[in-house]
Amino acid sequence: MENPKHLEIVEHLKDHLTVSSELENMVALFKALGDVTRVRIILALAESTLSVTELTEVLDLNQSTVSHQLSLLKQQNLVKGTRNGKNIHYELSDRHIMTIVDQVKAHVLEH
Amino acid sequence: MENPKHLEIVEHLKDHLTVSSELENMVALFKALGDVTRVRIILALAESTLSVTELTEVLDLNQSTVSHQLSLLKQQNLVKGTRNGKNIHYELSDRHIMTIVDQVKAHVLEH
DNA sequence: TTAAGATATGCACATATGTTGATATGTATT
DNA sequence: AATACATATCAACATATGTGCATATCTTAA
Repeated sequence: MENPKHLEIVEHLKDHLTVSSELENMVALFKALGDVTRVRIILALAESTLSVTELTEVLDLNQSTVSHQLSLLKQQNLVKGTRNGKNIHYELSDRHIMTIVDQVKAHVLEH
Repeated sequence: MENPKHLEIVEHLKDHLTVSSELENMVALFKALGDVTRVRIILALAESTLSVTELTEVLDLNQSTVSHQLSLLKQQNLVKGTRNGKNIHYELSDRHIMTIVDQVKAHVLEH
């Protein structure tokens, strides 16, 4: 493992692994999905558009908690809400998210 | 949105969204990837097997920090290390991980 | 067996994070 | 305008997390 080629790669990595904003955005996305409450919200919205109150009931959570986590998910462009009268209907802002979630689920099931 | 079908779905979700160990494992995986240092380690190991010391140099981190995060990544079955004399060569325990990382990268670049 | 290099671990600290109660804001109904 | 319902926000707290120092453990070389 101490051959020239390896040293070359190691040298190369020093430049390649700087903390870019792209990296930070990726980490922010992972972090957003790294919480049970938020993933449960995602999974719920994957099946149906839901209001905050409905999410509160379905997930058996505090209304304040749901609002807080929704705002965090909104910041990461994972969900979006549209107002309908008194209610706000939340939905996944991007179906692509579920690809990632499903991939992780598949990975977990293999272990 | 107040039709019977919607109510039916909402009813169904209550059972469907319990906090299973499968869910917790998924969240644990996301959480493991929700840190800049750990993702940098993953990205480095994606390109080459590396010892702890090499990771320390390449990523410009404290040796203790690298060891701590490696042990966390090991717990999640993301990396594995094999001893070679004084060194321990770390590598990704599963190429499949990169599929997830790449997917997230792609998603981030679309925004 | 002693010394030196490589890695892991325990501890402490600062910071980040998730939750909740209280309250504010927005919206429709009367 | 007053009330009630839905959602968001603020402040505070408890807990979780990442890092680094000091030190322990393991391995090889002398």
